[in-house]
Amino acid sequence: MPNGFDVLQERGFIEQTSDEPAIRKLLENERVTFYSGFDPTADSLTVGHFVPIMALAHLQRTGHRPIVLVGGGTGFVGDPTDKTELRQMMPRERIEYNCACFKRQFAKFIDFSEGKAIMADNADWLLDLKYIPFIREYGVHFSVNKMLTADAYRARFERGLTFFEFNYMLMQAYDFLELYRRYNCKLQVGGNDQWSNILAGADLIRRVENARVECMTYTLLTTGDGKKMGKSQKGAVWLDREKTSPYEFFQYWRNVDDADVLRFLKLLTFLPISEIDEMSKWRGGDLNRAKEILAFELTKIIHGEEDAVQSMNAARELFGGGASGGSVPETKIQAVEWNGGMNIIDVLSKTGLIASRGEGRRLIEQGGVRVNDQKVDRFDHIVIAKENSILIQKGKKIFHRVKITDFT
RNA sequence: GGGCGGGUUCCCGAGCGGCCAAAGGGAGCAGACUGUAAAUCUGCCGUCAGCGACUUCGAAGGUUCGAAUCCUUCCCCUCCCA
Repeated sequence: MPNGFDVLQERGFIEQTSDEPAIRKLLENERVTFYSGFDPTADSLTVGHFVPIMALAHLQRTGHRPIVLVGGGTGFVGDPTDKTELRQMMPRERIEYNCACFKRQFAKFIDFSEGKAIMADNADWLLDLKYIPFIREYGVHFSVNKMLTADAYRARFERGLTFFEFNYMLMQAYDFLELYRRYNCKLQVGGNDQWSNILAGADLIRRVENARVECMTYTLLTTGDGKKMGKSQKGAVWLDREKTSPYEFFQYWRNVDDADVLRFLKLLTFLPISEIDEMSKWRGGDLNRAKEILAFELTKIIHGEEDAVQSMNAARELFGGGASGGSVPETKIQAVEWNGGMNIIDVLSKTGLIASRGEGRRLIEQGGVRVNDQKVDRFDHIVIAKENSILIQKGKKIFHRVKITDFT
């Protein structure tokens, strides 16, 4: 079995380590329990979580035991790293619900059977901490001077940082200690932006338990021009099929930059490095093949082979010059409501392709709407259905099917 | 607690009594070019039944023919002093 460290390094995961030789040796000599934390900021994981999850999966596959820690407790505070403002606070029920959603999704990547992995929730220990005993016992080990120099907080000094958020580092450090005690967890991995938080944990363990543990960060998933992928805002691509359909998910990856394909293949799929290296010779339009492979592999991991095949076929048909296409996002409309024909703008807004009717008008004005491959050029165009299925196209790449139920 | 400066449309950021739905940039969307890429160019970018109407400039009141712009109170933030 290859060394987990080498696998990660070869695939371009690793950014910083506490001690490279020590980690390699550790992973060589024993079955290591390690962890990575995830704060429940939404009710689904996004592609932004992909790299961390793959890192866990690779290490598990090389014989180690991951702890997936969901932040049911830290979610109450919120990591100030990279945030310019105080994160919106979530009510308790919301946090618990999000945690539950996360847990379900992790099972797609990590094998939790027979104790091969552990699911933990820091709510179990953080929520019941007593303030005075906590700061007395652990607070003494944190130097404010040192914390102030941490990268994680730097951005916040411009706009202000509350004591509330300043505590985040203590929480995360305490998590590591708790996991060390409970499961003999000896390694924490996380995004590179977590470096100082992770180190704080290792530091705490050294002071309190007089033990040495290791830290490692992986690269953050960014696009060629350095932007964060997937996470937050409107560009969010979710792993939940209700929020982002398999087809849309496939398309997202099918459309990545040339410059990113190979890197993504290494970081996000299990394809052997040798195969990926082979693709690095591909140039120009050939890279489209690599993008298709990337999209297919990822869709397969998240949604299963069947959906991956369907999405790929649908994409090929649609972009191959028409045809009816397979599994594109679909909206059902009752025949009664349809009533023999429906205004194009109404149809568009039904499908959610437009956010407002004004947007629909603009879209039509600029020639961006097609119905069954016929360009629509009037706002008052009435869509007539010859059969119970209509293919709507917005722009060049977005397809949507309207199904009329009880069509006669 | 005291003082200064602020809170503007998705984000950054102009505007400081009418010409403001509000400059500019970014993001986003559409078109051209392409390889379902990038770069570039063009258009759009508050909502609605489209030359018109309606809702927006931290919140609530007020002055005015007319307020994002002035006044009052309140909430929040930066910075300086304590």
